[in-house]
Amino acid sequence: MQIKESKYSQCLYFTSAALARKVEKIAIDVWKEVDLPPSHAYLLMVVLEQPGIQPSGLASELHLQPSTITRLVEKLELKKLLVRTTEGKITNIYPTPKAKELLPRMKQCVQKFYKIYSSLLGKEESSRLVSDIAGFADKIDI
Amino acid sequence: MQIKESKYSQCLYFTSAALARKVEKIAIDVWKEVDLPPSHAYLLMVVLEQPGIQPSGLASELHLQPSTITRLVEKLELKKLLVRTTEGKITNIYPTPKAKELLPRMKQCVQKFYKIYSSLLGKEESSRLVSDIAGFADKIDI
DNA sequence: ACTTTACATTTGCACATACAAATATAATCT
DNA sequence: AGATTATATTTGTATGTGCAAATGTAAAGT
Repeated sequence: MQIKESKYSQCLYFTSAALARKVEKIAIDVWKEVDLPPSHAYLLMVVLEQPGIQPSGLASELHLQPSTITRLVEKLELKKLLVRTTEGKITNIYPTPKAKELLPRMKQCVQKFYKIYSSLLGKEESSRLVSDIAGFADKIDI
Repeated sequence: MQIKESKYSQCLYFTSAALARKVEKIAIDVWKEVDLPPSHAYLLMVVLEQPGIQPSGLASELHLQPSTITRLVEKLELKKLLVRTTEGKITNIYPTPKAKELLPRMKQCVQKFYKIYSSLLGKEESSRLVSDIAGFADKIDI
């Protein structure tokens, strides 16, 4: 899918959305290996690194709304990849053994994904772009 | 919403998705002025510039799937902002007078949106980033 | 202690988008 | 001409996400 020249294709609204969609497609493909959509996989990896993390923590880590976290966690709970424990108003999220077993394969996916996109732009160039994008997103401080 | 440091927040999957979500929020806000979501507004502007354009043309211009175009066009038709005429397998899309009246206000939205994001990074810096992003998206040639 | 306020999470609802299948038409091949 | 293939569009279905409201709980003020 080639980007045509047009006034609007040089607008940040399009470029950022188009990039996100294309990147997501690549990611979906890579994470088919572990039968998870990328958003689930990343959430799961964060929980594996920080067992007991709360939904609010995941929301800020993953830049998603708390309600979205609830939905993702529900699905991962159905797949027996994590469990929630609630005490009072606090909910903690823990990985299951099944999730721990999956970790090495997930890390391979992370590597594979990185290789794919860095081969498109070169390592320095792409990591510079990624941090520029992150920096820009950071400045849009909502 | 500040981006926390974490291994994964420096991954292209997140940075591109997070940027797109934040940019979209700004855009939604700006286009409230004309009571349209940004995707509808941009589609409408493309139709105003290229009356008679076909869904497939819109799909490649806007980097969206044809099915998505159908859904967007249906909604804009309901709002009496454009009309479809079908002959054989070809569908042409035209703006209505109501859409033409709206154009000046839409252009103001484009300007306002540009001002908002360019003020965050500076004009040169942000336009460089936008074209870097566009170039990267272009290299991801699906 | 009771009320109010603040916080954490979940639910209800809505929307944008994608993929795959269905439909409809045109073009090509024999 | 009739059958096959290619193209354009739409529909059915599913997913991810957000916002606003609802819920449940803790903290603070009186």
